[in-house]
Amino acid sequence: MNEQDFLAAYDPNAYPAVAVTADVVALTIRDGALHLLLIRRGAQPYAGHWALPGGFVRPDEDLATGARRELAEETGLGGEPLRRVHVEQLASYGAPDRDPRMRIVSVAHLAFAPDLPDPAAGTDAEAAAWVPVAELASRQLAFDHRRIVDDGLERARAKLEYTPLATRFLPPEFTIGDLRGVYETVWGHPLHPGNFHRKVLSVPGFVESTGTSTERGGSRGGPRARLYRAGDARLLHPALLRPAKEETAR
Amino acid sequence: MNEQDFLAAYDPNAYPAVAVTADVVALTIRDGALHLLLIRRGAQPYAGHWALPGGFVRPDEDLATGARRELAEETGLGGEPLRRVHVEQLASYGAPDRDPRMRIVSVAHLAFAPDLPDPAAGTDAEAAAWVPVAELASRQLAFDHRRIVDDGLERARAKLEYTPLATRFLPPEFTIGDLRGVYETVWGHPLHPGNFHRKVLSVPGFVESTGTSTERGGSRGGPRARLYRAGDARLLHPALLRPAKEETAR
DNA sequence: TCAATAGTGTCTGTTAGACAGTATCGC
DNA sequence: GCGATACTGTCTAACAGACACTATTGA
Repeated sequence: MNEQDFLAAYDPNAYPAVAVTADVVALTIRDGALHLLLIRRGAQPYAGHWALPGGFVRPDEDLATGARRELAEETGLGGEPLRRVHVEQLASYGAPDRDPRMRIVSVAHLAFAPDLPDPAAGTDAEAAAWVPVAELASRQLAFDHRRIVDDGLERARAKLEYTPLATRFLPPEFTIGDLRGVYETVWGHPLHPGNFHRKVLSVPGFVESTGTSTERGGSRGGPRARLYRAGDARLLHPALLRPAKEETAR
Repeated sequence: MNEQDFLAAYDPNAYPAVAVTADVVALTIRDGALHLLLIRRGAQPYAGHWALPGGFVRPDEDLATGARRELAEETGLGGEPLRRVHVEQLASYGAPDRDPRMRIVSVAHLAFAPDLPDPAAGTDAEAAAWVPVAELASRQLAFDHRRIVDDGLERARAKLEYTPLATRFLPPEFTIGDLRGVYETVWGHPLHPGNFHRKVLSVPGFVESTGTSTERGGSRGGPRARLYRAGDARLLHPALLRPAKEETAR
């Protein structure tokens, strides 16, 4: 049998049904706090529970495309603002009993977004909201989404160390202080302003000067700060390491 | 409708058929060279082509379990030797046209193994072999497996920097020189023996002394080396950074 | 004896981090 | 003026990398 005959005779339904979803851990910074996009499920199962935005991958779309589409549907975002959102694959979750309906493998994605407008509830969702990550401890999430969120947060913290993705939380032009705010928010530690400043400027390709400065000083005083935009580096050398990981890694 | 009624009425076949496979990028070191486990496909599609070991995930097994099972089937490995193989998820690949049969999402895994015996051809495979990574350039791989292998190799190189997984390529007891050989093989650079030695011993939890030494010196002379086993660290602090990444990252 | 390796000591350039100091702003 | 911030200078401890040296082994 040649390949053509083989394909003609092939029955896709001969195998047990599996479904694949693209779910998104979408992070943004609002009011100086890290926020996660959650939806309240309107349909079974876990109706009424908070969950990650996501849904079944369509037959003609790539996994990342599916994740972007789901994100767009939940946030009402499109065009240039959506293009500025960074989306990458996080990991896949496929425990046999993770969904009571059937075998569902979730390909989770991680998204970094600048401060976005409040989301509008989409098709399957009763509600959608940016939820402060600090409040997650007191909420119950559907499926194994707690685990996915934890993995996503850890990935985000790690990615800030060796990639310039912190700039994806900011508008196209930003100050070094703004950038430091992103690191402090995601890592949860205050950083030394002077050392951070020098370090950022010393990493080639991390930021590039716009030649301009802010119109006004900070809200609490201080000189006008110079404005920068993201540079062309895709990895930071040397990396900005998180302080004091301690020996907890062992 | 409550959740129970909903589930009873749920039809898993109402959605377009998707299949999920677990594929494995299995690496080992033989004769001082990095090798990859490949099989020659005996069935359509891509019959006769070399491909990664893998197959459909069974209804009752987790993704990682499926990857381990496929690896065991191809290598004939089991029991304690199989337990010593490190398997982790790499990434998922789901381009709509990556498999001509139907929509197949491959959850790729990465495996680090000590020197293993030659594999035996399994059920679907005409042949199976450890192939030197250096020879991959001249071989054509099925599906998008070239891309998966490239991603796996880059992940492996990066993982050696900040995890103690290099020890997974070695027997339970090894010398610092053995460990250096792993790094040199995977990274493709010679390392400074003296500095490497001191660095490894300075990282807490990377290796621990067995109190014993090798019975004989090296095959080309030299004193007997002290033996170590893997320590309890899961991350290396500080990391062993690759030398000279240059500015290629930009 | 010779070549190769294990393991240690030492030096230097670089860097992270602490601290200080000046200039500029909002209030 | 006062407090806060932007940005720069300086010092120190830690570290990577280069080099050197001794001791021990196989051939």
